[in-house]
Amino acid sequence: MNAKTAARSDHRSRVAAEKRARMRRTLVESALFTFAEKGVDASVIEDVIAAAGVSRGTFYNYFSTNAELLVAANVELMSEIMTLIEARVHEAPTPAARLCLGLRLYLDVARRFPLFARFMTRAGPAGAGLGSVLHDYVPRHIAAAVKSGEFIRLPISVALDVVAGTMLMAVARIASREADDTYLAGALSAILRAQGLDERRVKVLVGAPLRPLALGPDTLCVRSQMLWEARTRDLSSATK
Amino acid sequence: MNAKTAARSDHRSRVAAEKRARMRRTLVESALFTFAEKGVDASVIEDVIAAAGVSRGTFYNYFSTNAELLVAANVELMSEIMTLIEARVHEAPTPAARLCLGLRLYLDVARRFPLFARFMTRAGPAGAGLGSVLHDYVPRHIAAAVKSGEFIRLPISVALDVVAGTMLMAVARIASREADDTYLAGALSAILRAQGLDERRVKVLVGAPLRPLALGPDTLCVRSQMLWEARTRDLSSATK
Amino acid sequence: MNAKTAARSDHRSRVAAEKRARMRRTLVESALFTFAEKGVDASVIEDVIAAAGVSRGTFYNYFSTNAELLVAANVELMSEIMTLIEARVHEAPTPAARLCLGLRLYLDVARRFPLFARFMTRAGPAGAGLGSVLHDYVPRHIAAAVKSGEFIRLPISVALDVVAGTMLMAVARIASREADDTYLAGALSAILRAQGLDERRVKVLVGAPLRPLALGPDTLCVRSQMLWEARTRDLSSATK
Amino acid sequence: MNAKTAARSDHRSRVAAEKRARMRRTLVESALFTFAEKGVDASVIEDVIAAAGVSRGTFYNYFSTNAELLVAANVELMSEIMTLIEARVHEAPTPAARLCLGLRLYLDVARRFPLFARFMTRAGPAGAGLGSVLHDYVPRHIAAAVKSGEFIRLPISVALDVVAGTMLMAVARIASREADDTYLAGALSAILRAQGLDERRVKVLVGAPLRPLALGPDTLCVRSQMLWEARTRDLSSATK
DNA sequence: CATGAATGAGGGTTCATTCAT
DNA sequence: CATGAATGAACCCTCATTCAT
Repeated sequence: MNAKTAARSDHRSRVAAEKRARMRRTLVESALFTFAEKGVDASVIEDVIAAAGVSRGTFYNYFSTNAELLVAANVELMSEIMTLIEARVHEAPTPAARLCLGLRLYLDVARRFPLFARFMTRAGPAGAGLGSVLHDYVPRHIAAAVKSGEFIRLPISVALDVVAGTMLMAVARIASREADDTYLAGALSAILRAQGLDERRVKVLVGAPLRPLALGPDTLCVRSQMLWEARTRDLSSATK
Repeated sequence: MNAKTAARSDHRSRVAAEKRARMRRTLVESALFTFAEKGVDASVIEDVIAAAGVSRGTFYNYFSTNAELLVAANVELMSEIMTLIEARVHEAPTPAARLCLGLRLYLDVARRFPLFARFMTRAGPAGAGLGSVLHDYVPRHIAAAVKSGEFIRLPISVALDVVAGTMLMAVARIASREADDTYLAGALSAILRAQGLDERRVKVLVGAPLRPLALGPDTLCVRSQMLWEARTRDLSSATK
Repeated sequence: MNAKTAARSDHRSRVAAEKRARMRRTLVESALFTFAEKGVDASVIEDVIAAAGVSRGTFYNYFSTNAELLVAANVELMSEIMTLIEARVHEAPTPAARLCLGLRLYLDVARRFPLFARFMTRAGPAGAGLGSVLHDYVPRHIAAAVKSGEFIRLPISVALDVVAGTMLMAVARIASREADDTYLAGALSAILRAQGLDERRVKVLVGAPLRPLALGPDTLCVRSQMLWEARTRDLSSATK
Repeated sequence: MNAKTAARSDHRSRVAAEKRARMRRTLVESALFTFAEKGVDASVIEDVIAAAGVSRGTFYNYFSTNAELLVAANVELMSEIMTLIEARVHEAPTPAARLCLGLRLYLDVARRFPLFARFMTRAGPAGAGLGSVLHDYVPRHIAAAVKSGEFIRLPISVALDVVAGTMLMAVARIASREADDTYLAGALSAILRAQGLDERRVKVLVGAPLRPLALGPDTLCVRSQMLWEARTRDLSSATK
């Protein structure tokens, strides 16, 4: 095997790997869309492959079960969002402010991307979605806020459950279009107050202006939302 | 002759109606058990009829769909529990104390009846279970507590979602045996604090001794729990 | 047992027998109605007992199967009609005229009682309906007409099948409201012409005025038709 | 590469389409067989898939209901037969002769292929089978015969119903093995006579020698008949 | 790798018939 | 005899997964 052959082979496999990655992406996007539409327990493969425009066989080259797809969708969506959020929370000056900023950014994404909100609602508390956030980022910020004296010391499970439970309900409200600014500010205040944060600080943190999270056009969030809007447009024009 | 005939007919239909009611009860008990085991989205009919020891056709004489059965189970279970709780909350002197007592009794039932906790966890926030409580009893007590000055005024949806979300997580913890007394006291405290209740009052309300709810041997809660224990016993002795 | 007891017992059993007969009648009427609506292969018992207002168990005291009910409906309906028709055909002067009169009366009944037409259409050629007529009355008249020289001699099966086949189609046309006077006259002419009846005689027989068959208010035909009309009225007023 | 890829893809889809067509064919053959055996209102899917040797799921990849299958069987069988018959009728010199030849060929096929006769009998007048023939070919020939003066003018519905009704009965006789040559000649004569055809012409047309319709070994008629004979052989050898 | 036909287990539903009351 | 709840066999249909091409 000479140098040229090796190079060609390298090139080939690189191209192939990229193709694989693109296909995987496409499938995950379609899955987000479909899970959001029909719920995580619904029969989903038919719709996913239709939305992605590939064959059954192809699907199984990427995911061997339904459940695997759900996990992948959850993990990829959340890691994308959480990476962006974590990159922003350092803008805030104190641990409590950082927690609050993270939660606000999260809810703001849910508001801007209804598909995201629906997916999260459908996935439920068990969905790795909130799960990973809760068991990774949130506890760190809470612990820091306790240490800094902003929060009172609660059992960590209690502190977490108040955040998780309330956020879950809030996302559900957003998904069903019942959440306005007053509701969201109120929910965040309640979460912070429950942790013992001083009432004046609560007001300051929740009232601060919020610069929205920048989500590029290639993020899962944006792309699956576009899929949804395209579908919705098609349906409404079809019935016209 | 007419009187006699009428009497016989009356007797017959009364007996028949009682039989129907008993069968319905049996099916609902088996359903609670099965939903708790397999989740509310699972296919459940097969298991329900096996647990109830009746035929496929009988099931369809009482419920025509999975969903109908779930609703029935939810409604009957909750109305039973809530009636008993409401009868007790008047023991407490103030609106906030009444809300707190209700929540404590509810969590106490979840602790004593793991099947109940699992069912509620599986049913999720959408389940009429928490739903009915939340949209009926809880708002009334919250509104009263606001009026009495114990709670600060929050949008009612916020106040509700903090209670619902945190309770949901708490019941889930109970179902997975992770909730001890400290956790439960903490969760209740957080809920009350989030509503702006004075910290000293929080401590008093949460720390008061609790007389458990009396559940008769014919309640759904007790009967379905017994079904579960019987099943568990059978399985463990079968594998021995 | 004394005379009085015997008399009472007689009376009792006579009353009971009458009650049985009335109930049987009711069931057969409901069956005609239901078979006409849903076809003879449809599931029928549920509807029959609903239409008759009796219980499942009662039904089985009178008929042990679905098929038995169909046979009974067929037989009783046809014997009722055919008895009346036979009583009338003697008004006609020749065998061919008698056959023609019988067929005309039959089609006239179908026209006046759409339920009858539908039932016959649904029952099909196999239904004992046309069957019994065809294998009993019709051949006798045809044979006589051959003997009298009005008809040419055809194999009896051929002669019968032309009558049966054409009548079947005619009743189907009536049931679907496509049969007017011209059609009916044409169909009868064709039947007679096929048997070799002289063209002038065909015209005379088919063109003669027809006195309709008198059907009393207690005949199956009339009573089941009334059931149908009541039902239709209910439905249309319900949707109003 | 593109040309090669395209070619491969073409080849693939052509092969797949052929496979689909073959499977559809197999299912229709089995359906003819099964409908003939059990009647068109029977539950048929179980038997069809057994006869075709495929799985339940496969059936639903091709037909979604019982009724759809029946229609397909009817349509494909009749279009096959009628195409062949129409190609032959031009051998006859006059419209009446062409009609007569078509009917004779049809009945001859029924005689040679008992399965065909049974299927047609079971399908009944509503079956698209006779239906399509009657509403397409037959009226054309009748109209032509009226124009040529061979037939008298009857309402078209009458002319059709005599043909359809009598043919229906004739096929039923064939199916039950009661039809000999005399019967068939008589039935055809009666049909023609009913249309007013001159008696001598009737004799000539019905008495002419008949060259049977050539049905290739891949026609539905032949293949489903073979299925039937194979099954019958198996049964008789099984009980021996 | 992509394809899509075939699979068949898994679940749903109906309804004629029985039988204790 | 009337009643109507219970039965269970017989159907119907879906869809995740496999596999030959």
